[in-house]
Amino acid sequence: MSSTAGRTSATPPTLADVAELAGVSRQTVSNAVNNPDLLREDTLARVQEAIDELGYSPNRAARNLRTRASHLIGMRMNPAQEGTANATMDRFVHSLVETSREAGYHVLLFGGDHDDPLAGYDDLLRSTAVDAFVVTDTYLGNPQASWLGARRAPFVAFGRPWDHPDATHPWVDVDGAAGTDLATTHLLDRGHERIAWIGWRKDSRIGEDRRSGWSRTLRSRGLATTGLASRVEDTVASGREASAVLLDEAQPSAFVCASDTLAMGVLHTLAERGLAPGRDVAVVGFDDSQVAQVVPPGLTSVRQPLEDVAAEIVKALEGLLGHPPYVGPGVLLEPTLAVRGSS
Amino acid sequence: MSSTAGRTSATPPTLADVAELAGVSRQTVSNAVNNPDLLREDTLARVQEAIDELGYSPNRAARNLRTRASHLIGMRMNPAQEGTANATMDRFVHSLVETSREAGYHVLLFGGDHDDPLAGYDDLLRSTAVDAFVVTDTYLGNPQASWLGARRAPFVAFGRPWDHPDATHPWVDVDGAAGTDLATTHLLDRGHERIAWIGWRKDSRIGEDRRSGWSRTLRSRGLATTGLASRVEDTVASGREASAVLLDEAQPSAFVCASDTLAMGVLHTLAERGLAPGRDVAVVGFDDSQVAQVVPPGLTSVRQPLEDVAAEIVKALEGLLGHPPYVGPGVLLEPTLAVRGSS
DNA sequence: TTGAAAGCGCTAACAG
DNA sequence: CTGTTAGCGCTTTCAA
Repeated sequence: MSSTAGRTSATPPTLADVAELAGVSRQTVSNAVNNPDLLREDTLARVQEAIDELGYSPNRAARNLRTRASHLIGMRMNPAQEGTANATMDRFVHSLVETSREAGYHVLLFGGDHDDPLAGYDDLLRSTAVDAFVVTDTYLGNPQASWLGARRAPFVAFGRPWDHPDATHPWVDVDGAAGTDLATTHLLDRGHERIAWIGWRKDSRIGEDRRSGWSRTLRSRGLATTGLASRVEDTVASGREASAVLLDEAQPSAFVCASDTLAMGVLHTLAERGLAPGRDVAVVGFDDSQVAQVVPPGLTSVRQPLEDVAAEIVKALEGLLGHPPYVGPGVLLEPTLAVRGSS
Repeated sequence: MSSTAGRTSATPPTLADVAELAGVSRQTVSNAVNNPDLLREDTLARVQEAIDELGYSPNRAARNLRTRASHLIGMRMNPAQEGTANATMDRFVHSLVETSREAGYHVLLFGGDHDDPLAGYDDLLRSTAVDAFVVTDTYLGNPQASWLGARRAPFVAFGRPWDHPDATHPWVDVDGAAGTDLATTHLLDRGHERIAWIGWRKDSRIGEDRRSGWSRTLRSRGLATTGLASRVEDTVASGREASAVLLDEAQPSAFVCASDTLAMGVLHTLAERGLAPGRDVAVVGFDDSQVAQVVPPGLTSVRQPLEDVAAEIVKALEGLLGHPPYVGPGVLLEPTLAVRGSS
């Protein structure tokens, strides 16, 4: 009576409240929640009834303290880039939130200093605020992976360990070369033979990966790539300039780009010259961003299966946090091609 | 010696470890962390040294349990909408993560069932997993606000309490009518007189708000609005159809749209008819999405000051969670206009 | 200014 | 199958 009364809405009910109401010990309530099989049917029903009546939900902090687990996975969010079409990570976050919920995890976002890629990880780790991390920007040759590895911090990478092929952490990635292969083959099937490439600077491993799909596909058909490629910054302006130069100097009839941002640059050039995308010159982008989906006449684009990536990452996470921990081999997923009016 | 040795990397150091190393009591270490002013300078320095040496960070779960606060704010993420230009919420999440970090909070994302807008809130609330919520979709006339209010759950809304003008919860919103006013005035200044509106269906309060900015501005100049407005679904296809009909029946020289998605529909129609956006027909969108930023020749768009929204929301959150709690009046922020080639 | 004791709500380990 | 005991790491009394 004393404990139940008066707390109508002030403090949430505790295990003890449920135990008292159900006439059992606290431990039995705990078991009812975590190991229902251990209880006799009628006891379980009685406890369950008390739980429902009180609207009891185990206190997270107490459980976390006791079990040394938070059921939170941390993910660092890079500052949004204005003026680009890069929303891949936002799309991924959506998928990750959905998938991890099904596995009983929540996603904790933390901010990113562009200069210090390690900022934020350290504190969350030492304060045991998260059980594991999902690391997304493995491409900058940045030290996150090895740093986290050295601290024995559980993490799964979205992205191959390009610089450390012998890395032992779990990772999931999308085969960029397969994507541009898809794009290039699609254009070849449409009758194009002079297919240009606009990609990122050479120090980007992802960029070189994507580029390789284009070049190997052309070469496998006996077509030349010389003079048909350009490596620039990932901006609309760069894509615009590069495509203008390529059109003048190499007369391609189609472009494959390392990103939708660059592809939009190509569309700018075409618009300026009165050329119609898809009819006069074909363009294929990469990432299937919202931009690709809504720009007239639709931008054909390589689509990463982010839902699947999230699913694989959560699967890897569950292995990593299991008893005993299990680390499977890296997973490489195949992208698809979203064909639209530009090709 | 016994406690320090052997735990090199296994378990993170605790308050007790620091206390032992510094030769003080655990309470003194706690004070060093939370109330440094209470310590003598030399003691503080000694403790701080021990903290640094051990790499100590207070255990979150223990602190949460004791203080009944998680320093987490929950935000529900709606499923991403493919085929639209709506990334406002993603942009907002970025800002919120940044801003709340400065205030000592982390953002916990949880998934959204489209059918049940309450899903997820209940459990996080009862398990005291988050200190407060940020609620973003107040416009559907959905029950979140009143539901949360009834449970005395602290929350701040991004969006006015349209249906409950006497609501007592803190909110922050952007003045949509002011945005379309800005857009319409901009077009009037450019010499346009027949300015059409493409907006959402009448049951959208936000849509009606944005529409009102357009209509009141035209009327204040003595210009008619009759036959110049259309209310449709928020899709590219709807925008395309609506603009085609309006062009045929009302010959507007400019369009103001309730979203970038609809504006892209207008661009589709213009492209089909060989009309150049900006030169032949002006178009203004709403949200300043990435699409607006990169599409040729650039889509003029109303931009919501999401960074400021996030800042105001965090400020309101701090008030709400303060002792005693403080609830200020609602905050209405002014949008700006990003002028580009389409106008 | 510093220290000792108590307890937040939960679960692991054992005893009955 | 159920209950008792102990303690996770921290902060809030209260004493010294």
